[in-house]
Amino acid sequence: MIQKLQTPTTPHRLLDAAEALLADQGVDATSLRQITAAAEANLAAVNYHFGSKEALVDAVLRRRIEPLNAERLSRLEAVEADDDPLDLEAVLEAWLVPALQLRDAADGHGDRFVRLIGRVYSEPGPHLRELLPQLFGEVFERFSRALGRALPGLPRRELVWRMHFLLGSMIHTLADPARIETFSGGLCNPSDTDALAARLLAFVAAGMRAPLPAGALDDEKASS
Amino acid sequence: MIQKLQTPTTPHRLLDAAEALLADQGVDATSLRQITAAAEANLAAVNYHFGSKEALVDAVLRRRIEPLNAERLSRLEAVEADDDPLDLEAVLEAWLVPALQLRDAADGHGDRFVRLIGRVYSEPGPHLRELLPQLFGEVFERFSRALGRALPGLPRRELVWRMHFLLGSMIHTLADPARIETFSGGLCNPSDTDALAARLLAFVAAGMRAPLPAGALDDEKASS
DNA sequence: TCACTCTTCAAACGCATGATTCAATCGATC
DNA sequence: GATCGATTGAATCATGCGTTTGAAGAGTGA
Repeated sequence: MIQKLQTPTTPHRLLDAAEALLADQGVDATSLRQITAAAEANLAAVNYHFGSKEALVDAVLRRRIEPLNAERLSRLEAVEADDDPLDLEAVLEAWLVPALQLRDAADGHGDRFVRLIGRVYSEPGPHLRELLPQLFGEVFERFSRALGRALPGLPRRELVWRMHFLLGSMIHTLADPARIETFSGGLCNPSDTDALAARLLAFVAAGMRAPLPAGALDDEKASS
Repeated sequence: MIQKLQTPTTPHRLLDAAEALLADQGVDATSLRQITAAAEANLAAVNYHFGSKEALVDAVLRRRIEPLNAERLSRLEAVEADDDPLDLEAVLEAWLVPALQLRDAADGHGDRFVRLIGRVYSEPGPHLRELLPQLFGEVFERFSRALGRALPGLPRRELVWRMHFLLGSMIHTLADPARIETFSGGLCNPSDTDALAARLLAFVAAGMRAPLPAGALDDEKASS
């Protein structure tokens, strides 16, 4: 069967246009009129095909995050086959690399989406606040347990704190790769995904392995 | 002279109300009507006293960031009095602690502002995009040089990358202290500023000192 | 050809926004 | 006590938003 070389369907064009605009401008600041104009569709098309703007944003996120979750879990399972303690770098790689590699997605628009993920993490609206745990919660939980196996000496509370810091570094890096280029005066070039992943991995792996700050053990004892 | 125990002036009330609402909802999602209602002021008061919504946001940020910059620089100067290499933890403390301590500001509203800073960092609008370097650029540059003196073996490019990661952890922590409490199931309590600072410091200091990732030196050579 | 469903379209809906207007009010100064 | 600038107040402006509507088009099977 010969693949028809046709214009993508309207819902597909809407998803693409929305992804690009949401990544550049944020969710609130992007209007349906911008999206439908960019997609060369009618204004009513969003509500016809998706039901609402919120549902369109949902669909944009799910379209890429579900494969991302699958890829992360697949890598994690390979790492978890080993005996304890797991290799910390390997677990972190299974978490970080699939996210960073979204930038090199086959359709050439992965970089937009990566910016969008970073942006979504810091949008305050109640809708996204509910959606993120729903999208990432289960996978995050799996990685939390794996990191516990990779760092058996680290109290669970410290582990969660450090995952929080790790997320911050990752999200900040995803959200705006261009920022570091400008504010480093062109010295830092974020376009090489492999080098970027290696740098981020080195940073967060060292952070996860840091000596316990004074008082952490006391707190732990008191709360158990 | 007896201090008059009067209602604060309208501009002051507007700044306070704006700070709280912007921190909770973000800049775009907060309307002048919400702000003026919370401040018990007339809708026109914002444009009368500040000129525009943008200018009000500017003023809200400057009011607290300028003292923050002064505090950071004052701490940094004390650290820089030593001979090279500078103490890494001390430099990082001079950067991190004043920001985290904003939460305990005397007026009891510092926590709002800290959330606002975190939020502002990730808002996409062109206005804030210009404002942040203007507010933080000079101080950031000073710390960049100090960190270079604390880590003399680290190539400058790697240093800037790691400051980028560091910023991510800090901003993510500032932006929403409550998030970690919920997503850790109450295990992590962000209300103890000192303990939080110690944890963040341990993480980022270890990250800054991480071994160089493979290939970093090659890149450095090629770009010099 | 007819009827039927899926999709597109232009137009309008109701609503909220930031900004502006101009009269009313207040408070210090002469 | 009158005057005048500074401040407040209520109403209104134009604009843009997400959503809805009902008619027109396009394709399909009977």
